[in-house]
Amino acid sequence: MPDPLARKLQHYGPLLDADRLWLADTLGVRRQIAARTDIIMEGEDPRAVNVVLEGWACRYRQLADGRRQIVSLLLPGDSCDPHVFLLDRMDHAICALTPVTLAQIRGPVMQELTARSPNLDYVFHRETLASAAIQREWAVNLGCRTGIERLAHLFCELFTRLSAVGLTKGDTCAFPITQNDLADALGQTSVHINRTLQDLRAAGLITLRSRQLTLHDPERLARLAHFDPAYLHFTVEPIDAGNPIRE
Amino acid sequence: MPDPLARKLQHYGPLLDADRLWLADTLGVRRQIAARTDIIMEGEDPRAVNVVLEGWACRYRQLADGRRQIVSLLLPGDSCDPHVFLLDRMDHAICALTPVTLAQIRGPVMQELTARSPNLDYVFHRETLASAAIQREWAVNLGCRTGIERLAHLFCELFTRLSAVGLTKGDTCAFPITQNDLADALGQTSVHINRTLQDLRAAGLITLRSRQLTLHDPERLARLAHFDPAYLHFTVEPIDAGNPIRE
DNA sequence: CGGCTGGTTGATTGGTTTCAACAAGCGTGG
DNA sequence: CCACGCTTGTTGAAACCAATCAACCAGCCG
Repeated sequence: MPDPLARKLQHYGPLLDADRLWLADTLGVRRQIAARTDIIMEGEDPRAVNVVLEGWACRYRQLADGRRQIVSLLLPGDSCDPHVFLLDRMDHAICALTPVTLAQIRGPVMQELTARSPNLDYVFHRETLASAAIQREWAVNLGCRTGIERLAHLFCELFTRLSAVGLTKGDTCAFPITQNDLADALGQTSVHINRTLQDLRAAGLITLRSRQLTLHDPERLARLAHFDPAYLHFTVEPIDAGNPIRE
Repeated sequence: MPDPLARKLQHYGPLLDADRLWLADTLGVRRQIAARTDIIMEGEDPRAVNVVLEGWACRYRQLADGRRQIVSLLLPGDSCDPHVFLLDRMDHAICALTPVTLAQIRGPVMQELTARSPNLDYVFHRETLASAAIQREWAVNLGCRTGIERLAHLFCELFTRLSAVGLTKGDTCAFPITQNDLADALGQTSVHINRTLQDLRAAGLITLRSRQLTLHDPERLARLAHFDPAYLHFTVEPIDAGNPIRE
């Protein structure tokens, strides 16, 4: 998977050849992050836009007494907000859940990029709006879905997002995070996530084994979860569009 | 309260005199919305940026079976995203919780505004980033705070935000929404909100009567809620800065 | 006055957490 | 190579928080 960023951005609008070239240029320098280490910490001054190229990361907040809430998951192609560097202080931390490969785009570089290409600026804005929509949907998930619906919804969302960057193969995708991470993302305990997983398996809806997730009946799963992909704002439906898999 | 938008924006960066004039111009046309009516519905094409000038509104999503989740509250000065018009379809609805006065800025007007004033563009971007942070904090609230902490946290947040636009008077502010609305915002039932409110009252922390909220001990309330206003990203601390009250 | 909305209370049910223990998988070092 | 320790997943029982259901009250308005 050569360039997940461009791969993802094109779902928010067509990329010009010049845009692709410029993007490829800016992504030159890469950084490797070990699993379970912070990419940026709460309170830090964000000077660059981090773009995940490989692996999964998450934004999280930790309360004084240790409670952790994962507020979003960052998959390959996801960036932590194209305009973060305008703030002086991170209000949350970002942590690698698996080994992660990052590209970092410094603020000024980003500003030059969007100044040169109004099209890229437009696409980045739409990406920001889509991220906001995902964040809202997480609030819906936490606020008014039951345990099994939450988990099902997360599976649907992540599968769709992974599919958009060519990281699914039929009904299967990598799913490299622990039940503990799932618990912290869904506002539940890992014990309960474990039992809910078993319910989903027993219903014949999914298989989750050795970090591989398979959706056996995506439609029924979506119905159970009340999942409607509209909020992802992809211009093309990534699942139905049949993206060629390049590994 | 003459111009809550400018009042709010200045917390994200200084406004130039020219900015204020241009803003005042674009806010010329106003719209009155009755309580309990949708300002924009899910599925609609957002052609303008709605700015709340008076009253409270909310973004919400409603599931097929009737469950409603309020995903954010819009107070005077809040806009529903300076760049919404770039999307073709609302993924959620916005509803007036009280009678609301709106200004509507059409997409092209907004684009001209930010093109003319890089400073305004910067300030709007920071506002967008702050809204995203609030949205994340709501996920934290729903995901890992207890009933009483959630309610306390919401009170702290709303009081701080109202204070930023001069809508507090000492420790008191208007609080015009029902326990049912609170329930839908906090992912609980109105019955439980009611009992939690009584706990907060019994602890001597708040008074909430006839749509007026008073915080008797803001610090203790903040501690109970694990409330840290940093995520609001105000350049000046609105509470401590002692904003002059203009009614 | 009647009807409506919003708030309050009690009893019961049920979904989740908590606590505790154990099994399975995996990398490491003796 | 196996033993060891660590992380991750799994299971059971008890405690608890919050939902549900139902009834009732207070205020407001036509």
